Amino acid sequence: MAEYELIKTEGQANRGRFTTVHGVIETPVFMNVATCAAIKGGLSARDLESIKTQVMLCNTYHLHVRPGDEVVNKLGGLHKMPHWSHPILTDSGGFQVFSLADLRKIKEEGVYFNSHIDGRKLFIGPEQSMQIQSNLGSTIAMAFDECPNALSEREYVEKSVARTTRWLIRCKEEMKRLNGLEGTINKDQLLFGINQGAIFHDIRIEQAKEIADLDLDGYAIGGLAVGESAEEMYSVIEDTTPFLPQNKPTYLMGVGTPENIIEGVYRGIDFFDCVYPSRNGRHGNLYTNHGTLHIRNAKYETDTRPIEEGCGCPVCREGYSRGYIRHLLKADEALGLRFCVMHNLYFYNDLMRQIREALDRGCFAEFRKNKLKELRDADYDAT
RNA sequence: GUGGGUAUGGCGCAGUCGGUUAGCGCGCCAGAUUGUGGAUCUGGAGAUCCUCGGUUCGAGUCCGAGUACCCCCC
Repeated sequence: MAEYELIKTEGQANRGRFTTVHGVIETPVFMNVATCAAIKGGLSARDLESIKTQVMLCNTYHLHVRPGDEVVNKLGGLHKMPHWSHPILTDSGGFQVFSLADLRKIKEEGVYFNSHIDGRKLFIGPEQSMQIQSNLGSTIAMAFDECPNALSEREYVEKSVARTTRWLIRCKEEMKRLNGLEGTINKDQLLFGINQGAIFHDIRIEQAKEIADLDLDGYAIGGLAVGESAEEMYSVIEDTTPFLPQNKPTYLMGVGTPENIIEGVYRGIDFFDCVYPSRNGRHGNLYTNHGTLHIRNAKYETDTRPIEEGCGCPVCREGYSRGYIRHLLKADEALGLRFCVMHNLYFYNDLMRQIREALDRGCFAEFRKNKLKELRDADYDAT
């Protein structure tokens, strides 16, 4: 089973180590999003290792729809398929209840979807989500939840959160049963519960207390960064984390910008994931220590400099020029996407390394102050 | 040098009976994007309507001449 060791703390911030059957996760960590068991942009598992990725994040709904979790299972599971032996976290499909809102109906038993691929009817409830994730064989399974819209009325959020908690209990029981079955790929599959409550602090706190008693392997805060302001998000995190178990890792789902992450760590978050580095990379928005560089901009047409001087990512280290990368993107060459995504994921992974190092040295407060200033005073053209 | 056709932003086109500030697609320029649809959305720049002349209160539109390109014929 998993063990979460708290190595050091500074204020609310944690420097931890999470040991799983697929290896150790040094926290705080950023999980690289590979929804369909692949990083969009064409990065292999070897590429991920080369940019210091610790955890891959895949998606239950998407893999269930295509190629099907039974297919993944027959191919040996989610680790074997892409040749990734390190930890994998699978999201439960709960977010698709939010992002595919036009294609689903929520009932007490679960959610009825119309597939976004071909429209066929699908049913995913807590038990189905656990069965799919068990078939996939991920290291960490997420509970099946509903991520309510940030603008939802209090009355609806109360109803939704209560249902999410009932679903969590069903998830826990089903996961226990599946882990005991003969032929299960990963009999040590872990389960993280999810806190919801939109921007209603009291609802979040109340639910945090309830789920803390379930003794899960980790706890996530979901339903943030979906329309509310950054200040509201930070305030929700601040008020909620004290009521989640301190001896278990905390995961802020789907967040966020480099600044969001630093502020999350400051408030006690251990795990993060976000589509930003990969999606923005595909769109040519590149992260640097001096702000975001829009590589498609005309001013880079004949720029011979790398994306960022001194960056340790494979693309910058090999010295590919901004002008060349701009050309690749504008010419729709796959290599351009690959370069940009690799740079951005390296930037995020390295940011987490710097955060861990600062925590190890006991100077995270200072690091936070300097880094936020650096990111805000962005001027990459000065480099 | 015969006959037919075309000419409107970088490219491809629309433009009614002559009537506001000449539109559209692509491209270009810039911006969004938070548990991923390589998607999508939002702004912006860019025009001597081939040239000259005429008719008219008013011409991208009608008339004349010229120029360029395309097709047919030889």
